Amino acid sequence: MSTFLVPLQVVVQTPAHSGVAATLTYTHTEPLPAGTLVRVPLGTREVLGVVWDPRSEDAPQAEPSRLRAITAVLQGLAPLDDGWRRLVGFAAGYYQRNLGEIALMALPPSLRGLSAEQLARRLRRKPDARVAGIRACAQADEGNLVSIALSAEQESVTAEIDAQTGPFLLFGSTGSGKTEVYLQAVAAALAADGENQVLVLVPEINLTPQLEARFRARFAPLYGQAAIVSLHSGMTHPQRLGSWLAAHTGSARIVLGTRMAIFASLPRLALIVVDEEHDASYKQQEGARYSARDLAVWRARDAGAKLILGSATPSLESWHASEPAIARYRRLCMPSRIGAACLPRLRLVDMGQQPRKAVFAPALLAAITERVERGEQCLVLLNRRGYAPVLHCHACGWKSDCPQCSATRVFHKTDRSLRCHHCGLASGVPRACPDCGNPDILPVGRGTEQLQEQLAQLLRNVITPERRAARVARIDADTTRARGALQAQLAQVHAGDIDVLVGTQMVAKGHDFRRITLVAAVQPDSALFSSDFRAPERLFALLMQAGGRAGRDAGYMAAHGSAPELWVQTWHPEHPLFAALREHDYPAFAARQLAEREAAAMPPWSHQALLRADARTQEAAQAFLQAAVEAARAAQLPGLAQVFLYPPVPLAVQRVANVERAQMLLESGNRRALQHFLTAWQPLLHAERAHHKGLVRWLVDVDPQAI
DNA sequence: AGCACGCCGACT
DNA sequence: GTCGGCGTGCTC
Repeated sequence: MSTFLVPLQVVVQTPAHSGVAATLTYTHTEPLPAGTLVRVPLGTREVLGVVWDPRSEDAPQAEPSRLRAITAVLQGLAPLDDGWRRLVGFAAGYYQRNLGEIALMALPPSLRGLSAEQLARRLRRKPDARVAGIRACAQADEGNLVSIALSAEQESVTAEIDAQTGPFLLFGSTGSGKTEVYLQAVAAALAADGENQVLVLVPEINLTPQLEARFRARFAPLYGQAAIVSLHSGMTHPQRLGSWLAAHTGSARIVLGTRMAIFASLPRLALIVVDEEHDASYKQQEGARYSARDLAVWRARDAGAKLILGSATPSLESWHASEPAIARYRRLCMPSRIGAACLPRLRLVDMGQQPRKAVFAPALLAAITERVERGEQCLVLLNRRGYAPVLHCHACGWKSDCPQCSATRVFHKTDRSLRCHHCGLASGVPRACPDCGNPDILPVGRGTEQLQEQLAQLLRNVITPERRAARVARIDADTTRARGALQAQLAQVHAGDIDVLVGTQMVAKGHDFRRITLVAAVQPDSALFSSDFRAPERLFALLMQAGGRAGRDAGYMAAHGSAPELWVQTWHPEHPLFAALREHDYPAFAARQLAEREAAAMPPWSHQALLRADARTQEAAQAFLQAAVEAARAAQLPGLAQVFLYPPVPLAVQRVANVERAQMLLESGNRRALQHFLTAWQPLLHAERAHHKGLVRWLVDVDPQAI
C-alpha cells in the first residue's frame, strides 16, 4: 500500500443554493474506483459520498494542504456502475440540478446514515430474506404454471417486441391486456440471460400492490420471491434499503416501482416498462423536477435495454414520436378489449337543458338508481376534496380566504374544519360570519363530501337485490390517509358492500373493479377552457381511464345483461373532445390536439422551461426574474438567440404560505439551444440571488408539466 | 441547507 | 454570572 495520499473526486450532497460545488476533492491512501461509496467529512458533519470520475481539466480544487481525508470506504458493496453514474450525470445536467443532489437522492435514505460497520452488518444479514423467499416460492408453485392464452393482438405485439429493438409505444385500450404483454416481455428478457434485470414503473404507489401480486404469481415460481422487489416512497427506509441492495447486487431480477425507481442501481438492466406513460405523476413536482418517463427513455437507450411505454391515452409527445413519419418510437396497437367486454357507451348530459341547480341530471340519477337496484355498482367522479371549496357570507361578502395564500379555504364537514389545500392551514368553522356576525354563512360549490351526502339522500329509498338500502362510500385523499386505508376501502367495494363510490381521480386510475358498470363525471368542464394547454389532454385521459373502470368483467356484464356506460355532465356538449371520446377515438383526439400544438408552435414542436422565483413580495419575485433576463442579455449567453423569454407573471395561485410566486416561461424550437442557455445561465442566477433582498428561492423546471 | 460561531437580554 | 435569541458565514 502506498504511503502517498491520492486525491479523489467525491460527489456529496451540497444544497442547491449553497454555491458549493457538488464534486469535492478528498484524499485517500489508495486510489478508489469511480462509483465507490465513501463517508467523508464535510464541515462539522460526516456525510455519504460517491467517488466520481476524475475530472482532468478545470476541477476547482481546494489548496492541496487543505484537503481532508476520506473517513471510511463502504466495503462489501460493489461500486455503482458507469451506467448509473451516466444516468445521474445526465439527469443533473438536463434538469439543471447539482450533481450531488441527484446522486444522493438516487440512493436509499438509510444508506446515507449508515456507517461502514452498520452497512457491513446489514450485508451479512442478507441470507434470511432468501430463505423466506424459497419458502414462499414453494407455496406459490402450484396452480400457476397454466399456459396463458394470448389474444391475437397480444400475440402479434409480443412477437414484434421480441423481434425489434424499439423503443415501443404500446397503445392499448383499457382492458386490452397490456399487462399481459408486459409480462411476456419481462419473461423474454429474463429468460434471455440468467442475470438480466427488468424495471417496471407505475405512476402511483397505490398501483404497486396489484401489479406486484401479478408479477409474483407469474415469476416467483420461476425465479423465487426474492427476485421481485418494490421500490417506492411508501415503504419504510429499511425496506427500501433491502430492495435497493437486491437490485444493486443483482439478486432482484424484477424491480417494480414509482418514479423514484428510475434511479435504482440495475447493473444488468435489459428492459424498462413504463405503464400509463402519459401520467403526470412521473414528473417530480418538487426538488429536482425530473420526469421518470423521459429518464427511462434515456436510460434504456444508454443501457442498450428495451423500452416499452404503455398507455391507452399516450402523452401527445410520445404519440407524436411514434407517428410513422417520425418513428422515434415503434407504435404497437391493441385496440380491442379482451373477451366479450365492450367499451363503455358515452352518455353526454347537456347541463343547459337540466333543471336549474340540479347536481345530478334526472336521467343520470335514474340510471344510477336502476343499476343499484340490479345490484351493480356505480362510480361518481369529482375532482375536488372536501364539502365545498368556499364558505360565503351573503350579507357582507366575506369568503373563507386563507390568510396565508391567495386561495380560499375548503370547508370539510366531517371534522367541521376550514382547510387550505395549498399551505395546510386548518381551523374550526366559525359559527357566524367573522366580519359581520351574520349566522348564515353558506357553502358554495361542491366537493366529494357533499356529493356523497347528496347521493346518499337521493338514493335513500333505493333497495338492492339483497334487500338492503343502497350504500354510498367516498374514496379520496382524506379517507385514505391512513396506511392501508385505500386497500381496505377497495376490498369493501370488491366485496359488494358498496353500491355507489364517490371519489376523486385517484379511484379512476388502474384499479380493477369487477362490478362497476356505470361511471359518471359530474363536473369536468373546468379543464375544457383551462389556460393550461395540457388540460384537455389530461381530461381526455382521465375520462377514458375512468370509463375503463366500467365493465371490466365480461362474464359479469353478460350475466347481468347490462352495457357499461360513461356519463359526463357538461355545459359544452358540442366540444370536439366529447366527439372523440364518444368514439373512443384517441388517435382522432391526438391528431386534433397535435395540429393545434403545431400551429401554435407548442410542445412537441418547441421545448419549454420555467424559471420560478419565490419571494416575500410579488415585486421582488418579478424583479429577480427581470434581472435574470437582463444578466443573460448582457452576458450574451449561448443559445439566447434561439430562446424566447416570455415576461414574468405571477403563478395562478400567486401566494402560498405567505410566499409570493412568479415565473417566466422559456421556449425554444431547439432543445440543445435551450439546454446550453440554461446551463450558462445557472451561475448568473446564483450571482443575481445575492442582489435580491426578499428573494426566498429560485428554481428551474425543465419540460414543465403545467404552466 | 445544516451547523457553527458570535454577540446581547431574562433567568438559577 | 449562564442559557439562548437567530444574524452571518463556511463546508474539499
